[in-house]
Amino acid sequence: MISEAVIKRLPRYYRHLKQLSDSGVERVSSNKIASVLNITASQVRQDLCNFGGFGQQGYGYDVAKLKNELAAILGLDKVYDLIIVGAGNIGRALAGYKGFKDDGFYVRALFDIDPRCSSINGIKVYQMDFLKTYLNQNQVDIAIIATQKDSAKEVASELIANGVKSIWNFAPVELEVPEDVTVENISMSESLYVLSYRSKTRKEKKNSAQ
Amino acid sequence: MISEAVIKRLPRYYRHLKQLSDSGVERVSSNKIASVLNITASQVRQDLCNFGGFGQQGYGYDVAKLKNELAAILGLDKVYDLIIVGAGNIGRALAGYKGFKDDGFYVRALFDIDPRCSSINGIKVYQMDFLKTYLNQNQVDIAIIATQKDSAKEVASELIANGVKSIWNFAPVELEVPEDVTVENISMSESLYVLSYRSKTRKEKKNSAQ
DNA sequence: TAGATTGTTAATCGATTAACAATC
DNA sequence: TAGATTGTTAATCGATTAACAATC
Repeated sequence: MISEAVIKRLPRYYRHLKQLSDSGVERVSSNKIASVLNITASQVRQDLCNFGGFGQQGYGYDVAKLKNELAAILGLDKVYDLIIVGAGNIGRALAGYKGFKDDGFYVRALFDIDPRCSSINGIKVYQMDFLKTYLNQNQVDIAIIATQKDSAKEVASELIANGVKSIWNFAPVELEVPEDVTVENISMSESLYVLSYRSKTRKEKKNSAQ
Repeated sequence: MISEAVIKRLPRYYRHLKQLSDSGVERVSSNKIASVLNITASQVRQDLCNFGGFGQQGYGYDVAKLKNELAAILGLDKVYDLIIVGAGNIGRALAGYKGFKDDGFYVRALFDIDPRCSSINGIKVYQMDFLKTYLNQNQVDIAIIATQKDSAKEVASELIANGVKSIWNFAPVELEVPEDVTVENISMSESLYVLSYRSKTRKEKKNSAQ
């Protein structure tokens, strides 16, 4: 069983390896990875070792190989069908984001209670009523909840009732889901609060040091 | 010194207390808070105790009081002046978000290398060239980086060189900043990768159980 | 071969949980 | 008063770091 902490570091490794690969670097050591990500070399080796020995004593890691291994571990070697529920500010921004495709994430449809336009960035916007029917007729690997917080729970139930197993939640609510459903939260306001906490603490520190 | 783990839980406490307060609840126990947030009562008490004794033996916590204490701890009892750099999908979505004001976060200006319109949601969009001048003439408590990843580092340097101490970073890059500058990252792709990792792991588990 | 660097075990550190006296 | 629940100390658990033999 891989710990939460390790899992959260995997995407950072992957991103860094992609960067190295893009800039033509061929080999890298746990030490170099560690210094870029601000962690210890021990931790890098420990983390990677959870998934098998990708390195070579005396040499380090082959960038291309490690990158591919990480992609496979993260499940980025597959194609995913996504839908976005909620076509407000966030929903539209996500629909407009071109980068998803590079990682195999394809946004197939948008849903909104009040669709203002028929498509965004070439993705069709449907009436919310149609969600259930759509879910029954189409493969949906990941559903993005980008509604107001009031409707988020309701939408989640509908998604789950119709077979969705992975939810990417942008609404500021704690969703309660069955054990076999996965939720990842993007908590913008929480992150902003942490930032304001830190600014405040920084200022207090500065004042007390005077 | 408060640990990272505690700080990340503070916004969740605050959010829950706000909810309780909104629904007219007057008192709450560590036990009840814990069960909603899926943590232990011990942890709730331990966390809150870091900042002083807000509760009362045999009674619990006064919702209104605890909510206000948390707001003060998080620095939400102040007003913050924000700017957004990058008026692409994310920058525009953030500019359009009405909820910031409720917490005292005021977006004052947007900057873009290619401003397509003169204002978004009543917020003026300036040419990127004007950023330095703006920073020198105006108070900016928090700067949001919502540019492409290529320009994020450059923008960060410019912001820091002109006195910005808090950065909310939406670009998928690890920013290196001086000790007295605070960065909070919203890593959308990292969160999405964690989700795909989990879906993959869930499926493997299911298959191996068959 | 000598130097470098992994994989992995053991030691340390820190965070979470349990327990309970204090007290409302 | 009796019951409830905090604040806080001590015990446990897990994650990080250090160390080093294996080996390329």
